[in-house]
Amino acid sequence: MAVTLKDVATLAGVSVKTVSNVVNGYAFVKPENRRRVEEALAATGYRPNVGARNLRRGRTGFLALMVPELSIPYFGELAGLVITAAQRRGWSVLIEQTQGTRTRERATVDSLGPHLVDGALVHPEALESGDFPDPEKGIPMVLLGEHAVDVELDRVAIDNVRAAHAAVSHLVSLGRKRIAAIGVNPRRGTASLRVAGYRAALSDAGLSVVDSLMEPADKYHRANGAAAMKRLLSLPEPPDAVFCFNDLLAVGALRSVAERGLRVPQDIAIVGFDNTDESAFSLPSITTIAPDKAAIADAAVDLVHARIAGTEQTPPHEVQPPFSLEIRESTAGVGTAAGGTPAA
Amino acid sequence: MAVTLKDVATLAGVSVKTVSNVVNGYAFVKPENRRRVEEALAATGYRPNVGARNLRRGRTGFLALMVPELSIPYFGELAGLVITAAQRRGWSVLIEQTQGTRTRERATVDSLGPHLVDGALVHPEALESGDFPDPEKGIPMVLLGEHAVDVELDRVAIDNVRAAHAAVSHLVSLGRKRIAAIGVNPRRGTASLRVAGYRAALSDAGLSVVDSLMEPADKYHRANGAAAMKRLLSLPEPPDAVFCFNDLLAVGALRSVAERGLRVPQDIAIVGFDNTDESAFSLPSITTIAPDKAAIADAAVDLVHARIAGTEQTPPHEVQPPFSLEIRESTAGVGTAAGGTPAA
DNA sequence: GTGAAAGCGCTAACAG
DNA sequence: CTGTTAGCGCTTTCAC
Repeated sequence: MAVTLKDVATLAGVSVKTVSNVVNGYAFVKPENRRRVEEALAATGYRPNVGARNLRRGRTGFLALMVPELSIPYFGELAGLVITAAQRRGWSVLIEQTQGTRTRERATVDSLGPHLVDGALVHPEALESGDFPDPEKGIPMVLLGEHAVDVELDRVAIDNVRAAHAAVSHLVSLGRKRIAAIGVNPRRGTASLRVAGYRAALSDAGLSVVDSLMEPADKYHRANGAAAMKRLLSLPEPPDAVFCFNDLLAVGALRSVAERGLRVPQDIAIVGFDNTDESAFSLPSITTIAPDKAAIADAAVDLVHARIAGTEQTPPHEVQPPFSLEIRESTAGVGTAAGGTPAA
Repeated sequence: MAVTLKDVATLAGVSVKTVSNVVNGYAFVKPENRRRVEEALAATGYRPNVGARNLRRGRTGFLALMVPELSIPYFGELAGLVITAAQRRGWSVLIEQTQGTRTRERATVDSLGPHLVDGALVHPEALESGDFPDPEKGIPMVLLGEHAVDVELDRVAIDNVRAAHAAVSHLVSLGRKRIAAIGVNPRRGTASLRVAGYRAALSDAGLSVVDSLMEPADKYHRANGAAAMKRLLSLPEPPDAVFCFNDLLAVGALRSVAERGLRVPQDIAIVGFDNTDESAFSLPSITTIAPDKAAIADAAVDLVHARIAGTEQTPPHEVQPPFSLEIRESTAGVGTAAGGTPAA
């Protein structure tokens, strides 16, 4: 069926080795032979069998990327960037979805044998420290996103505490006093870091942390943001600002505020997280924490590459790409809230 | 390093064959041997080498999915569903991005050797008929999305002409007379089908097709929708309704209408296409054509599967999954436009 | 039922 | 510089 090295060799009247040398760009091949091989290559339309080559070389040519769901804009965008970054290193990317459940994350993480992929980029949501396979064995793995898990792995994530602090401080600078948070999910790694930043910013501003203003969200989807915001709005003393732990929650919150007949940012200011494309075009557009996603993707790919190449033998490394606060309509152009929000 | 079949065999004191039989669930193995093998399997933590297995079996276990960009919500959502569908068939999915350029699409399409993947799902944007490798040779390939290309391949796509017709007819039923279209890109396969549906619906309604109301869009991104809408709004006789060829364009259009101080749907009604999650939460939410994406993903995977298994030897097949018109705020609750739009 | 041996397509020694 | 020879880890005849 398919053309093999041997076929080409026979046709060119040389040995398999010589053909292999030509295919792999080995320099020292007699010009005459090279010409004949190249002719035979063209004539047969030979394509190397990647599987066989990798079996021999002991590598696979694949990189795995584990994410909760590709339909979540942040992960769609990130995956796109990872694929691009991996391509530069000659890798194809295999995507695994876990829906953010611990069971599936664990299953994925230890199905990632060295035969399937050369390395993995994993963005866990619910994984706990003990769930990881022994880093000594198994393939190089880098963790994406900051997490509370304590495991000896390379990581790439922006400084979530500082980012959350920046977001909330921005709200404070607008004169807001009752600043809520949506996405306060205790069982979620990243969430605890953002909560820490939120608390710190409030206390730096002399504001007290009010439990009823901290809304959990089972999933970080639009609908959950809308539901959480509805609950906040029915509080005896509703918030005058909300920090949502991702843009999707913010989009949902926006809708609930509008349905209640209130205005953003005049009545309620909103800040999101992730700077997904969507947040720049919503009405109003959403102020958000903008992690440098391309830098995240590049750093992650570079890290696995270093581990695989053995360049990096040092203990696990943590890379913190930069982020910025993207100020948009959902917090812009207004100072203190219009309504009489009583000071805490 | 890694445990091989042979290691397990040695430990269990049986031959490689027996271990292989157990691993592959072959029924007739002496219970005693089965037990010992299973013990050895557990003790060593054996994991089959997928590469070697596939080399032997002549398959790879991978399916390729070619899309323009994962950061476009429609493709992110679709890719997620494809991965899920493929998983049920035991395939891992490899994603290739082309940015929708013909060069990269062509390069991708003919780099997809039989050694790399068992089959491919391709969603071209700019590919032309001659760009495809000979379907006889090469791997099974199914085309995603409707296209003007004439090539002997299985396809999966909703009926774009009928869908566009439904969208525009809905606008007509609202009493709109000057119905614009955004995304009218001559060099784009799907676009021409949607234009056909648009024209047909207008003519069915006795409305004339006005060239200046047909806006192209270089890319189907939010920014392009916004720009196109701006141009439409500066027309001497602006439209009272717009059919956008995807939701992203519609989101952009929404913003330009709002910035102009006009209301949706009262002044301008908007219909999108794709039913991305975003369209259900925008303000206002967007009426859109909702293709059954899960059905698309399933059908596509089933089709390659049938080709690979050889079940399907018949000539190329076209599957048209269902779609529906999802009526939302951007066209709801109003009849004829408020303003005095002159009849055409 | 199970073992031995061949070989999938390729690359890495090692001679020549 | 190039040919020959082993095997990467697995499945698969084919005997026993």
